[in-house]
Amino acid sequence: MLYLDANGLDLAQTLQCGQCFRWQPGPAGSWTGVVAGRAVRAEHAPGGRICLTGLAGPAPEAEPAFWVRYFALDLDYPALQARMQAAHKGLAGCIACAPGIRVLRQPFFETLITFLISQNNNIPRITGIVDRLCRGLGQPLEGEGRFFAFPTAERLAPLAEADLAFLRAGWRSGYILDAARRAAAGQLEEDALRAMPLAGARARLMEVRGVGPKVADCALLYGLGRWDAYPVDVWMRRAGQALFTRRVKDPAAYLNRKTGGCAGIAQQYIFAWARSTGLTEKTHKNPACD
DNA sequence: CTCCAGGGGTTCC
DNA sequence: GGAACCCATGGA
Repeated sequence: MLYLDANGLDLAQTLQCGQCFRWQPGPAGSWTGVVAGRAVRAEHAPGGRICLTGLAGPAPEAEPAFWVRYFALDLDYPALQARMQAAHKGLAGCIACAPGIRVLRQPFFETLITFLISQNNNIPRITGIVDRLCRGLGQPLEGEGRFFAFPTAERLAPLAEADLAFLRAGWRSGYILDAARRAAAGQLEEDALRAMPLAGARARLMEVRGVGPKVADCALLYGLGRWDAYPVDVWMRRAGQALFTRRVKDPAAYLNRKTGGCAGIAQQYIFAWARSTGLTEKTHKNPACD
């Protein structure tokens, strides 16, 4: 087992907020997930810590740096939140809804495919499609037979759309294959995309069929850790447009559909706020317009 | 039955 | 450049 300082991270808030799709809730507030060929159980432990138990693949205690990086425990979120709270009253209210959300640093290819699947879709079905994808085409992990790695680009690239019919992903199957073929051909090298200027990396991603501004931003932020894609002032501007424009009735939807881009961690807090008001109710009011 | 869900492509003007 | 409409699924 590996113990890490949670540094304010809340597992449920972070793993449920719609940035990742390979964690499942278990008994007593525990979560089971697969990340980059490693299956672990995660739970909160006394002393403000997080406990990771290895289930398959490399043991977490053998590579604490990997998990610190994945959960972004190296970043000073309290300071970041203080900045956002000071800058925007409305955003402060959103942060208060889920202060334990952290932006995970997820594996790149998996993130790109996952957010291709997410388009015009809902979280339960996204999770189901990703699960079928991994079970059907991912490599079983050493340890127990219950866990599967996310399929590699090389595994997916030679397939035809008919081979992905079992996903029931609709038109997104073609997008998945195009992304896999480009990745397998070396056009989406992770290190290169990380080193490239932001605009270039974004343009490269958007060459993939089905990757528009939203999916590209999600891949940059969640999959490449390109925090420069979202300097805090940019988050502020986008969040401010959503939260402080009186005609905007639904800031979360506005960020997705109107601006064509997300607002980094700020968006996750805004979504958390929208969720807390009741997702099915379209009657919730813009917090800035009270 | 209709609506729509954390988009994007295509086709118009 | 923006608006309308299409795309497959499955749940509400």
